[in-house]
Amino acid sequence: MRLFRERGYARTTMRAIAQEAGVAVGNAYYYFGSKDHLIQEFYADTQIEHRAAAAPVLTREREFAARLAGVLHAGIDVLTPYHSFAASFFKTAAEPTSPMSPFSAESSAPREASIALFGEVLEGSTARVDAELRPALPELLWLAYMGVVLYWVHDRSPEQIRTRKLIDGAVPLVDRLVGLSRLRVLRPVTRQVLDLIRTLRH
Amino acid sequence: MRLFRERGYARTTMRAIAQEAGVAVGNAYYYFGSKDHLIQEFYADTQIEHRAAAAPVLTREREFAARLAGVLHAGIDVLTPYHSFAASFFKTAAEPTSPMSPFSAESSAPREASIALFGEVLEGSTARVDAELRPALPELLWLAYMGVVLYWVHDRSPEQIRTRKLIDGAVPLVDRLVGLSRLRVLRPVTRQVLDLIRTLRH
DNA sequence: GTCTATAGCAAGATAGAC
DNA sequence: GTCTATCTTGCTATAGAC
Repeated sequence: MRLFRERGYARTTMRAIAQEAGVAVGNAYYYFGSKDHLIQEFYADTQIEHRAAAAPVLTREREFAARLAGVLHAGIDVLTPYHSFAASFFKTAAEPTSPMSPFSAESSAPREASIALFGEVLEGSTARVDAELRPALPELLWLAYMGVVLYWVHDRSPEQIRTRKLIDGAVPLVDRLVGLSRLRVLRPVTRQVLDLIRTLRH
Repeated sequence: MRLFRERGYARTTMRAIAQEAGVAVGNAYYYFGSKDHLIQEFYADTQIEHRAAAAPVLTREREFAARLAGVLHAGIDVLTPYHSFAASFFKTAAEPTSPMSPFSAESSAPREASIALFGEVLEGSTARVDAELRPALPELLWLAYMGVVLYWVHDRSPEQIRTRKLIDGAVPLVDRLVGLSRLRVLRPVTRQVLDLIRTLRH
């Protein structure tokens, strides 16, 4: 991880990693199927850090919007030191067949943990949510978080300030939408959306 | 392109491409800066095919929803023969710094053409759209199309039927949203969304 | 300016000995 | 489990033909 941060993904060779770890290249491949597989460590580490960084907000805030914004900002806080590294390895994670995809079976442990974190955002809040929407919401919030991360990876503004603005701009909209989901007039739309999501899931 | 389709991106070597084209490797690099640059041809080709495949729908239909669904389906129709190839090279396109990104300057010609196609979807339709939203809409529709393509690349259902369901499910929602944008009560939300988008643009 | 042939580097990955 | 040696392939460099 240190070499990746210092030199970027592509410019860190397996030879260098093996040498730094004091093992032979072949031995590195005995433990990690490919260079890409080293990235799983990154997911696991940052997920744990994310949970820790989100803890203060989750104990302090009760408002749904404040909790969601806090957790999203905490996620970006944790990722910030890895911004250039993330940009350089993102291609690997984006590949559909790659085990490094955040949607893959290999990534399910950190993914489930992350979805649970967004479950906490909802459960600990005073938000009143449509009963049908509620069970699907943690995963939807996680998906929105993936969208934020996608934007962040591409964000070349200084200190990724645009990503911060995205969070601050989008959270009130999400909050409003979630609140509206309880209106009887919007019930059909809510159901339509949920049906669509169910169809699209794997 | 044939070799890519047959063997996938990674397993098609520059040596094989050069041989098949009857030129030396060095000559292939004379015309294409890197293996990745060959993908630009793919963008350019499929964009032109997309425009052609969309033509019947655009002359026949006047309803916004029908036009949008038709153009989205036409896009997937054109891409379908390349599904496994697209999955194998997608990592390259997804990299933020890559000239192969659909958002990059190098891809601006096919991108602009594609956005113009979604402009046609709107202009030729009977849809009545909020005046502030209207100029931003073609690019937003293109962005939605990129979302559909993103889903399609990951779609492993037989014949990517889920992507078809995504289009059929999402289009009525988009249609309804666009229609609602004219309601006075929703004006602030519309403006909020447009402000956010303006902030996030590069 | 366009092209060939060939040699060679760098780095991810693998084979097979121990 | 661990090593060394080797393979593969994207890419570069060079020398030269026309």
